[in-house]
Amino acid sequence: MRLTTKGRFAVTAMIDLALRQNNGPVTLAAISQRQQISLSYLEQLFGKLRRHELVESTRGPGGGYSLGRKAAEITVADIIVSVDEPIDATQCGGKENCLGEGNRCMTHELWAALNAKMVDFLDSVSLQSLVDEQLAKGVVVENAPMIKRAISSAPVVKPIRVNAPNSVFALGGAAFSK
Amino acid sequence: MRLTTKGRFAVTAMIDLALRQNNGPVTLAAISQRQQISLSYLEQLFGKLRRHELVESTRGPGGGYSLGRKAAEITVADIIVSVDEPIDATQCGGKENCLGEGNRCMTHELWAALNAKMVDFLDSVSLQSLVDEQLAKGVVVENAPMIKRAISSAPVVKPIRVNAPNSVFALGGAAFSK
DNA sequence: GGTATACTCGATCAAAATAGTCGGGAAAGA
DNA sequence: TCTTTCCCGACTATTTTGATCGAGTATACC
Repeated sequence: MRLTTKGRFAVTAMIDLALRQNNGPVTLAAISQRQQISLSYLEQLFGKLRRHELVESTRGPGGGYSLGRKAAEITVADIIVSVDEPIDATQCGGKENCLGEGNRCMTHELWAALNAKMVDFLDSVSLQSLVDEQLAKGVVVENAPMIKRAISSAPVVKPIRVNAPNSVFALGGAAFSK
Repeated sequence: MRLTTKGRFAVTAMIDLALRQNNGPVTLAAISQRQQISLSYLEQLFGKLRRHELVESTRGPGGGYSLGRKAAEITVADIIVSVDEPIDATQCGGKENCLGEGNRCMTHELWAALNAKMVDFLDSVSLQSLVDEQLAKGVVVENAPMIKRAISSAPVVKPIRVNAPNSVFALGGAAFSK
């Protein structure tokens, strides 16, 4: 399992989306403003999320994104795998004998145990549970502005590199193989 | 919680160490060969692990590294935090109102929930449990060559970028803040 | 039809992290 | 003294991150 800020952004954005999709599709511009993530970056992330069918898109005025299936049926593992993509996995090729020398890919073996635990764990956390937690905390979700196309020119937020490049607990950039 | 290949390497190396430390200190050179991790990189990682007192070092012939405390008392979270270091955490500064606009650092709030879960989880996995799993799997641990300084010139392994730069489940490079 | 909204796609880019190299030390044992 | 092993700092190549820009396409509404 690979965990990066990329994954963090994706999860955060998905929670934001889940919290608000009752009022119809949510635009990336809105998520960008609320979560301080650059619009272009969100576009990239949601491109992947859409290809993995975690979200659906609606174009044109009043359009935006909605969840591809119920929040309860989307897990954190789903989201993270979607944005981190890469398909390979095992350095050796996945089969038994990677190094002729008797010990078939011990490196890979050692890691596999923890990795499996991680995957299982993240797969047990649903988007819905995170949403519920937010609601329980009393997060206020502005209620549907039924007027479409509201005030057009909200001040464009120009996010300056705000992300903690090195949080203590940061999902970092490499490999939980398999 | 931040998870990188760096963390993977560290965990893998620690399991290797734990599996073998009964026969006295384990050299980085040995771990390097078995786990296919570059010696210099291991030195960097073990420097951090030592500063965090997860391992102890012994210099000179017959020297090497041993665990700083019992494997049962070392958690995966300990290891990962050690090599990933960074101390900051919350993009905002940790306090309540990061953005004047009523919503105090929602971005951070949203993420915090999942992050806490991750930390709790990784803190619940002990090095010992991973070691036990390996032993149960029947991993063969060569028994103590009681002859110190054995065959000196085992072919030096020159690890070519062997790490899956993009494993499906890779611990990636960024931020689980806090 | 025209226009504004919104997603879609691709190329490009600076900064950071990852993973590794190199070389010179310093302690300890034989 | 020689060898082994840890120790440390500087330096480097590659990859990833996160962001920007520009050119599209689909849709709604007037």
